[in-house]
Amino acid sequence: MENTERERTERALRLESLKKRRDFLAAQSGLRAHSPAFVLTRSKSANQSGETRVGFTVTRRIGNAVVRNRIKRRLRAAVGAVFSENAAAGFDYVLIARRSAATRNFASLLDDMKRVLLRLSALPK
RNA sequence: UCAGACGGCCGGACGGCCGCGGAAGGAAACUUUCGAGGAAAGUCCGGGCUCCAUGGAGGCAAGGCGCCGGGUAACGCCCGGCCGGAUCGCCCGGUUUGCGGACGGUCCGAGGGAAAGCGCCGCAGAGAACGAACCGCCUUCUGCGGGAGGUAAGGGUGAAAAGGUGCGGUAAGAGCGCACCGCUCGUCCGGCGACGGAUGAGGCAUGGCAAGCCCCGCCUGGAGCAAUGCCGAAUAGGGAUCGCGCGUUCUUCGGAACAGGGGCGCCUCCGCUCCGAGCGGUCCGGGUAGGCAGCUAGAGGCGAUGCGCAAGCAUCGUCCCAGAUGAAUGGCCGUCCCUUCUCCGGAAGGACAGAACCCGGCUUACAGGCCGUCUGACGCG
Repeated sequence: MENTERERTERALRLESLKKRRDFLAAQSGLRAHSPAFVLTRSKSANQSGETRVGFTVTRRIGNAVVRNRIKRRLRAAVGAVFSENAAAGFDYVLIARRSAATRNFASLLDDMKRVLLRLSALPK
C-alpha cells in the first residue's frame, strides 16, 4: 500500500526535509495557496522540532524521471533562496509541483513563491 | 562532391559566482578531491554474491536450447566458417521474352530430423498427395448429345502441381531410352569439423509446414540486496530476582475453621459454586520503529608489446572512476558550437533519457555530428 503510493507520487526533501508519509498528509491538509507552477501547503500548527521543514510532491503524471528530478531541484533551489526570509519558522511545508515547474522562468518562480508565502501568512489560522 | 544501405564512434565545449551528496584531513571554522548513461530503460537471457533445499546413480515429467569450429566465468551472446535464400555484376551454355550453370560483391536465415507416426495446407483449382485427368491430345465406340480407354507434352489455378532442358521415341505421351544438370546410395580424396571435390551405381513416385504435436541430442534445484548478518529505543506483553504487602485463628506447613467479595433473574434466609491478589525497583531474552554492515578495486578503465583473419587472450606499465536511501548534479552569468524564428537589433532552445548489490549480453528509444565499407549519379585524370 505504502509502496504503491510511493511509486505513484515520488517525493523529495530539503532544508530540513519531510520524510514521513504522515507528515506529508498533515501538511497537505492544512493551509493551501496556488501559483502557476506549484501549489504550496502548510501545516496547521508548528511541529515539535521547531525547525522549518519542506517536502516536495511530484506525481508521475507530471513527466518521466528526468523531468521529475529537474522539477525537484528547481523548486529546492527556489526554496533555498526565499524561505529563510519569508517562511514562518517551525512549520511544515509541502510543494506540489505542476507541469510548468520544469520550464517556468526561474525569476518568476521566486516571485511566485514570495507571493504565495505572503498569502499563507495572511490567511486566518 | 552528392544520395542510399550497412558497421563503428561521439553525443554540446570552456570559465566564473552561489548551493547539494560521498571520501580524506582538521579540535573547529574550513580545505582538498570525486560525483549518472550508452542506453543508467525494458527486466528478456547468462553469471557473481546471499539464504533455503539437497546422500549417490538412473528413469519420468516440465521448461529451454539446436549447422560446424573458436571466444568466454557463462550464455539463447560474440567471431570465423559451412550450407541455403534474396539481389547486383560478370562469364558460359543455350536462346534471343524467358531459362540453366559457374564465379564474385552486399544483405538475410530459431539452420537437427518430414521414405517413425499423427495433424494442417485458407482462396483459387479437376486435383494439395493410399501417385492426381478440368480443358486439351491420342485410340476406339456411337443413336453425333456423348461414352470407354490411354496420356502428366501443352492450357488454366495457386505461395507450392509430382526432377529440369534438349534429342530420340510414340497412336498421343511418359526416365520409356540417351546427353548434360539435379537427386539418392557407395567408394576414394581434402578438411579438426559443418561440408566440399572426384568417381561409380541407381532412371530416381514418395510436395511444403516441426516459432503444429512429435522424434533425437544436449542443458536445467528454489528464491532474491525489501537477499542476508549485526545493533536496537518508546509502549505493550513474557521470564528471573529484591523490597513491601498478601483478613483472623490454629497448624504436623500439606491444610482446616471462621470471616470477606462475586455468581445462581430480583430481596431475605439457606444451600451450591467461584475468587482472594498486588505494587514498586533491578536484570534477562524475543522483537517493532530506527540505525549499521552488505555497498563498491571490479571477469575494472587506459596505454604499450606479443599471439590470433577475428571475437579475444597473455605480459608489462599506469589510474582509482558515484555509492545516495522521501534518494546527491541545481540556480544565475559570460564566450563559443549547432537548430528554429526574426521587425536583422536580437529572441527561444540543445536528441533519447537519471545509477539504487555488481558484472557479460540482448532488445527498445535517440536531435545532431564524425569515420569506414559497398552501391548509384555527376565531375576530373
